[in-house]
Amino acid sequence: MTITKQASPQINLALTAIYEKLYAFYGPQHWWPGDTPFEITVGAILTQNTNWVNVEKAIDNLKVHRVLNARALYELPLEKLAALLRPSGYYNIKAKRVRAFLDFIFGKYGGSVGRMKKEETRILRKDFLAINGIGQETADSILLYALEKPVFVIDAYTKRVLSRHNIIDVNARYEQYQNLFHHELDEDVHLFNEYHALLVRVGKDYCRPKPRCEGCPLSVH
DNA sequence: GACCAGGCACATC
DNA sequence: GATGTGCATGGT
Repeated sequence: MTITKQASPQINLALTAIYEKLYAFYGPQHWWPGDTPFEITVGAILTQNTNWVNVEKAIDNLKVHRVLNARALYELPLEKLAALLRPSGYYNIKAKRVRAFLDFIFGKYGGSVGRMKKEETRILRKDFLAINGIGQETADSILLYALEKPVFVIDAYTKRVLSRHNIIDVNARYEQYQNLFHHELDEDVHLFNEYHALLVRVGKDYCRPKPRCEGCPLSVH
């Protein structure tokens, strides 16, 4: 167990218990579901408010057309890109967002995700958030899962699980949720990766908008 | 057919 | 700072 830091014993205990229960129940999740840092980055944008199954269809389209790399995708006309992204929903907007991110990668790192990865985390996050279409969750997903930076990702599942367990108010801001993890847990990429993936898993299985708590490994309600 | 899905930007108050 | 709206496909 790598959870050791303790700013607030109560919260630390709760977060530790949740992680241990989920890990014991599900085991490792092997996230992100994508092969390369570039694929993960694109996936992070496409999955905004969208079922992952639909995102996979769009990613498959990019693979079939052999454009799932920075250069090829950047050279693809916006309308063609949008057409390939169609299954993931919001395809016109997402095409612009992917393009905006590519503008950034090519503008600052010559189109190299590897070069971008060497940049300081604080700088990257600030730059990402300045890109149109990249909000906090998307920025942090790219930082953690594509670039392996120790940043905890807060999404709808994370909020639902934590608020329903009375660890934090459901209306708390993104930063407040994130501080829970950053203040209580060691900044460990592997831990943050696994923990968030497990929260998504239990969120899909049990902690749904209409809760289905029977058999839930956290069984609190 | 309604509800939901690993958000975000923008307008308005 | 809080709230409302557009964006869109496909699964359950």
